[in-house]
Amino acid sequence: MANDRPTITTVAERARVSRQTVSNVLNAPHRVQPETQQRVRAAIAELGYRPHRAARQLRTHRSNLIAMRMAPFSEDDAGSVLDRFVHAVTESGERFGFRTLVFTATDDGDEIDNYQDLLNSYELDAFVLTGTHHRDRRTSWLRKQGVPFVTFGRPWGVRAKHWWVDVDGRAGTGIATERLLDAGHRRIGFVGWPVGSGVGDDRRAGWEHSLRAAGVEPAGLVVTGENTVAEGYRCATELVTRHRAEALVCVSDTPALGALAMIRDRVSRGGTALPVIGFDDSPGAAAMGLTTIAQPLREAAATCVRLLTAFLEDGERATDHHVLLAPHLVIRDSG
Amino acid sequence: MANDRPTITTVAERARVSRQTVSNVLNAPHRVQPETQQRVRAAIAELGYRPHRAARQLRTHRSNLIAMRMAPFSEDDAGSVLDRFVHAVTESGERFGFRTLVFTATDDGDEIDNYQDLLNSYELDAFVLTGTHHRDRRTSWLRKQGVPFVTFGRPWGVRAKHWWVDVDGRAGTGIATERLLDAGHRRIGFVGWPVGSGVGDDRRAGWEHSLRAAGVEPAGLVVTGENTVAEGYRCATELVTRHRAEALVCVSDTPALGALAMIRDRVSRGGTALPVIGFDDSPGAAAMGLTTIAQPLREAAATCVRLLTAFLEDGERATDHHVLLAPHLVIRDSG
DNA sequence: CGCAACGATTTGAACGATCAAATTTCCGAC
DNA sequence: GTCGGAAATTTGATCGTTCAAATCGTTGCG
Repeated sequence: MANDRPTITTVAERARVSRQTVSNVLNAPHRVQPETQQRVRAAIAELGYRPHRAARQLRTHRSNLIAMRMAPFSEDDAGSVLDRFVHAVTESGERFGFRTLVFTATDDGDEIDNYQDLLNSYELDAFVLTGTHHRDRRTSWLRKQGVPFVTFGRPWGVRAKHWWVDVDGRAGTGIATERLLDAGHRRIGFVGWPVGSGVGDDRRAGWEHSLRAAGVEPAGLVVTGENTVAEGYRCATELVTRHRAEALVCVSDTPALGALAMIRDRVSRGGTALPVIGFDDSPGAAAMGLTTIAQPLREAAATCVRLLTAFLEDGERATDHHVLLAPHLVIRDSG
Repeated sequence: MANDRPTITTVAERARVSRQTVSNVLNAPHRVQPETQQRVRAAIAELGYRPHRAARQLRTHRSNLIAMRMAPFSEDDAGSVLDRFVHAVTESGERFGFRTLVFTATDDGDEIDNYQDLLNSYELDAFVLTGTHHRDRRTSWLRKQGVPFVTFGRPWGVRAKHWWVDVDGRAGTGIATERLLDAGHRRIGFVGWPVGSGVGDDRRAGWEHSLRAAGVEPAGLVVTGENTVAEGYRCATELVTRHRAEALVCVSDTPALGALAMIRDRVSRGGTALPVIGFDDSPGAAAMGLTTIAQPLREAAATCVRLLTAFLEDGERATDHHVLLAPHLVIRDSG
């Protein structure tokens, strides 16, 4: 095959200008006269020239690459929220000329090792982090290195400070709870995670707040468990039989699916149906007809990319460092 | 921050050798005396030196990057098989020194445009393709360009010829069907996709073959529909009520979840339970207790990477061009 | 007319690595 | 002691791009 990829010099010769002028047309058009520009652009088009990123990178130290860790395999998580998020970031990044590199890591330490390698060897421009948690070593490490990054998820620690985008989980469970209140339910139970996870506590707070606002005492209406379907089944059973809950809001779709299964089993034994609302709009929720709270993932991803480009262009001082997005309810059969 | 990243020259000075010797230690150790090697390695370790990929790439035209398209957002697909596959490829690739770049595309043409750009601008080493189908333009394009690639999925067209790894869908539905036969069922229905998709036809063939081998005539025991939960519900209803099926094998988990829902509704109305077996071991299947056929994704991914490295090292003539892996049954409540 | 000031364009050097060729070192044989 | 040849190491050139400085060309103004 004809393997003579055109270089900037090829283009320059064809357009009868110098290398640098071609470079300027691409990187600083205002410096080049319109007519010359046109001639150069024509040559570029005719030859199908595309700049060689490695050569450019060698000079500029910009790779136009952003990196993300892929969510680990997880049997429990019906979610795949993070997979969809990776997709969305990739898509948004492409619009700004970024390509996305993914990697895997077993824990935060391993993830930091990856950052190290990616920075040194590939000169990554920026990182997008997911799954922030209390005392996140990753964010402090990146800050210390002065690396541009944005997290999808707030910093839950007190002192941590960095750029982030997040979805307002509290508002989400809030609207879910209000929907159930509007339908006339009072004793609305919450299937939660054990206290201590930022996301879980935040989501619970929304439910609690709405309930209180309606004059219902939330105490005794929470049961917590790990993020599995089986645990959801168990929590739901306990809430319904022991605490006489009339409706359920769940911290995530995974336990919600368990709760839904429990309700359906109950109905098939002649019991009454109770509404169940989940969180995350996972594929499983769609499949099972679970009403759920959906995160605006595309918007979140687009915002992450926007913040990153702002950071890369203007440095720290760019404004608008945190963005909190509102989730919305997806109504299906279950509630 | 101290931004004096060590270069090969820094290392060379420290070890009192020349640039080239350092390079040789890394790329052709046999050319360097053991003692010198040791000295160089010590210097590398002390300085924390890592080769600059862009500089290396500029010279060698190897990027150590492989690229994959991410599966599109799809409401229907409870699967995320492809997301898990991307993860697995990334993981395997890392063991061979590859990093993985992901991109999105709306259709095959768009995907080819991406290949073009990635090859020209980033000098990708290889591609991993998923979702092969009849008359796949992508594979012929890549072949014509002489680009190394492996597909996860066989070429379903007659003339297409390239390196691939796949999972034996036919064998999968075969063992599922046999399990149901062993349990004493005879009229085993198949919930399929419309004829014409390679994967769908292959999976159906496995069911059909096992049924025939047991002396059961498969005609009239297939109903097909699109890959949605609702369609699965419909197909299952039809198979059970109209064709008196006693058990169901499904072409994928998505319709299987619909079928399962139908069966459970039936049971709650006092009907008898029928076994249902799905395909793909999606998170939804685990959540719903669906017995299903699991693809060995990690193995498939590892094999893809192995084939690619073989191709990159030895070129076309390396052997072992196609690998067909056996799936296995994951037994849960539904069958 | 000469010169300053500016805009457009070109030239030389550099980024950090590897390739290819040249040079030095080492060793054994005569 | 010298020489040939292989092994080990070094040197110079190069990959394709951008940066920084130099050059060329116009225009305006005293």
